[in-house]
Amino acid sequence: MPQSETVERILRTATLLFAERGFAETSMRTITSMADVNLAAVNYHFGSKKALIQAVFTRFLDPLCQHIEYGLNNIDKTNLTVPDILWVIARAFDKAHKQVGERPEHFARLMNLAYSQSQEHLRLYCSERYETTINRLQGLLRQAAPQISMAEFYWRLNFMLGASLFSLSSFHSIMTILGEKPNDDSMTQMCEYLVPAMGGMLQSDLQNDAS
Amino acid sequence: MPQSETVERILRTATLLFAERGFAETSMRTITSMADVNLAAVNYHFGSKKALIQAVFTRFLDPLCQHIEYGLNNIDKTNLTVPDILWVIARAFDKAHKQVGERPEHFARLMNLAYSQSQEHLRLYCSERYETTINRLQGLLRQAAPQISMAEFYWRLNFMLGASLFSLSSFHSIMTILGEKPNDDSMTQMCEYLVPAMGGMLQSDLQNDAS
DNA sequence: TGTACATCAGTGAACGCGCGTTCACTGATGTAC
DNA sequence: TGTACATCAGTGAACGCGCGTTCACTGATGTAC
Repeated sequence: MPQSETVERILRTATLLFAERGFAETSMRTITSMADVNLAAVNYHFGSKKALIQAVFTRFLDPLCQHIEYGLNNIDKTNLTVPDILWVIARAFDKAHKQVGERPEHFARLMNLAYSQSQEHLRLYCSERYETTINRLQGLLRQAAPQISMAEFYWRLNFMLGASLFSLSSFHSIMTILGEKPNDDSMTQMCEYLVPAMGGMLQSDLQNDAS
Repeated sequence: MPQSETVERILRTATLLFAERGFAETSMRTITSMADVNLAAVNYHFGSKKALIQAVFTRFLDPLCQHIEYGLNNIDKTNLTVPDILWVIARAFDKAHKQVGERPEHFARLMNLAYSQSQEHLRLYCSERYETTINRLQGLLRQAAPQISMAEFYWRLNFMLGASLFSLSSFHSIMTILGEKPNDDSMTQMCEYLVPAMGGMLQSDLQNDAS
């Protein structure tokens, strides 16, 4: 997709810096000097800082959603459980970060920032662009957890989203505290904890699992 | 605690603006003009913007931790379950926001920002100042959920933290999507969903709760 | 009671700095005739 | 094949602006003798 090496270098550096510091805290001068390109190159290729932020998100959300759609198309639809669906997302996330060539926690941090930083233009842009995939996932999850009320379902969907974004984006420091050295498989390891815990949480009717 | 009305007005306005926009996105000029005080007053009373940020956090984390400690001191310690402990936190949160006189979602958003924005000084300051309460809570939760491995426990603690911060800080918009009008009891209502879901998630041994 | 001094909350204006963006320009490559 | 023009990636320097902070100053209140 990127026409020139300059564009590619800007996108890679911006992804890294935005993920580590946030949008407002990362200046054009920091990006361009670290990417070793001219300061004016960002505005030349992208038009503005806002447009660069959107390009950074498109660069990894496009592949992510394509892998999710592909995964959902090719999964066995009989007796689909919540963990089945969550594993589709986890595998798509893994494929996407490898395809784009970025560290997975950087993508996770970016998604977290999209929610927590005041970038209304970004949330609007993403919810429009990826509406169909989001709705498809939500519909399938609801089908897999039909026994709870709609309110309960929706609240738990948000609990799940919060838990996932938070732990994915700080999984590096959590692993360090746990005394494990993070490597290429660390994120898959974490998903082995995350997916069952979230699957159980979303589906549970809470009648028989106290202490 | 605040010596003058000026200090109080700065703290109230800063709490509101930081929670709604973030730290880097909120300028001293915005705070002081909205609080109707002189621009130099922040540096006169607090010393710097960093110190103001810390003061905003101290203002609500001090009461919160006091209420948590009080709650833990006065709870029946026999057969303490995870939801029991979470309710202590929820009630302390409720008392603290009423005592300080701020909207609860603003406190939640601030705590979320403390994790997601790059404010290393703030995380250090908070983890030192509130170390004892944090450790006490973690110890009690572990006692209430001894059947899972330490790794499993620690991961789920982070899932719980992420889920809580995320949904507490955006509960206003979630309620709106659910078609309910948020009022003074909304956060308690949300906790009625959050606490059992998180309690179940933390304690579950995941042997018997698939679909 | 009166006077001199100290303390303190607050102020108006300016400081230098880093920010995102713009603009005239360059030099290489492609296209038309 | 040669020449004129167009396109395009990139550049260096400057633009105006808003930022956090500083500083000399004011005016009210408290304290000492």
